[in-house]
Amino acid sequence: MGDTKIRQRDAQRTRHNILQAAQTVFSTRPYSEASLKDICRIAGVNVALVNRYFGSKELLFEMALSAALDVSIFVSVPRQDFGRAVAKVFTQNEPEGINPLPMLVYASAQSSTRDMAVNLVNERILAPFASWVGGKRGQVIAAQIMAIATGYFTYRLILPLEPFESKQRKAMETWLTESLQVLIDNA
Amino acid sequence: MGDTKIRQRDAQRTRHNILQAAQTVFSTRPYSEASLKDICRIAGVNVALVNRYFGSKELLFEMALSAALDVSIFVSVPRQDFGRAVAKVFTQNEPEGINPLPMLVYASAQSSTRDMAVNLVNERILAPFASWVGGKRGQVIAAQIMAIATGYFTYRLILPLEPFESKQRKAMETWLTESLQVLIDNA
DNA sequence: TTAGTATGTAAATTCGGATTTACTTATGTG
DNA sequence: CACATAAGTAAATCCGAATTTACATACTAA
Repeated sequence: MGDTKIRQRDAQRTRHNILQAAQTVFSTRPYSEASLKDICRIAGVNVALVNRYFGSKELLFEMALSAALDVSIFVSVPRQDFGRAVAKVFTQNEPEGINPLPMLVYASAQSSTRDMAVNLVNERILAPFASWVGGKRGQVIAAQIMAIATGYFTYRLILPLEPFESKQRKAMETWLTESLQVLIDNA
Repeated sequence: MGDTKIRQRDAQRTRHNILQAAQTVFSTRPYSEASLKDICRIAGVNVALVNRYFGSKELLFEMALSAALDVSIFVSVPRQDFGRAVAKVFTQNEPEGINPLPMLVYASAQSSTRDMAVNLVNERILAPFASWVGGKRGQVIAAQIMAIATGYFTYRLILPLEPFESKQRKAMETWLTESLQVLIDNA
């Protein structure tokens, strides 16, 4: 029949699988507990290939974080919906799956990954955010938004505290939404 | 002369030295980079003694965090000074020295230390804080305060971003102070 | 003073993960 | 087809830290 032959070996696909698995794993456990073995089991790939394609665990982490960091979801929305838009992303119920915020926090567990993460956050989040907010105070406001979002997220997924999850959760979400929106409104 | 004999061997003192050094080291570098060798060099003590006196690195970390966590500085101040009081602690210029916030963040780098930290934070910070704030919304407000403070701190010391350090720093401090105070005022 | 225990030390052991190595198998090109 | 090389594999190696061990010395109480 017209079935096209499928490559059993495909560097592109393998590389892609590793990166994808890495994003998932690095999003869901601390760097030190995210083993290459885990990642490669999920990717269906031999461990040695990580070094062939990415050089090291550290560089793989950099790729994974870099590929996941994206501010465009937040700044492609009408300003009056900003708070809601961010809150929506930050409160959604998927502890599994690719998520740059945990990666960011986990990056702080090692100086090398931390330094790398700081650079990425500056270039990819803070700077574009600041210019979207605009004005002389743009960068300061962007920083405030990041602080609130990160703090919220820390106690929601990294160090889970009751109020961020239980019945009080609704109140927390409302607060998050409103306090972010206020920052934009007063920018 | 009347010089009293000084003990060369003193379990109490040794234990204390280890704990103190541990608090310093765990406050200034990620858990995985805070080696027992480092801690014991600072404490002037043999590495094996950590296990004799504390059982393991993990338990030593628990002791260190537990001993450093203390909410009383914040809740022993008149309510109208709350924002200023917290901001003062969180913006002081001593990256060195004992500091529970970094330990808390670094605790998230390992599931065991993370779980332990979550329990400690609940008992020693969130709960007393909530009852100090009082009322039905006490716990929610306490959680909001913690989120802001932690987020701020994260980008000030753990993943250092420009606005938290440079000329814009004053603006950030003012924002921190005011947004915390507002939470208390409206409680 | 001396025996027994508390304290301290140096070195051996363990351990688990990342990285390297030497090798095998597929792919597609002339 | 046969060869060169890209892609993949299994196992060996490395590595650094925590922990254990076996031993040495100080302290105290009888």
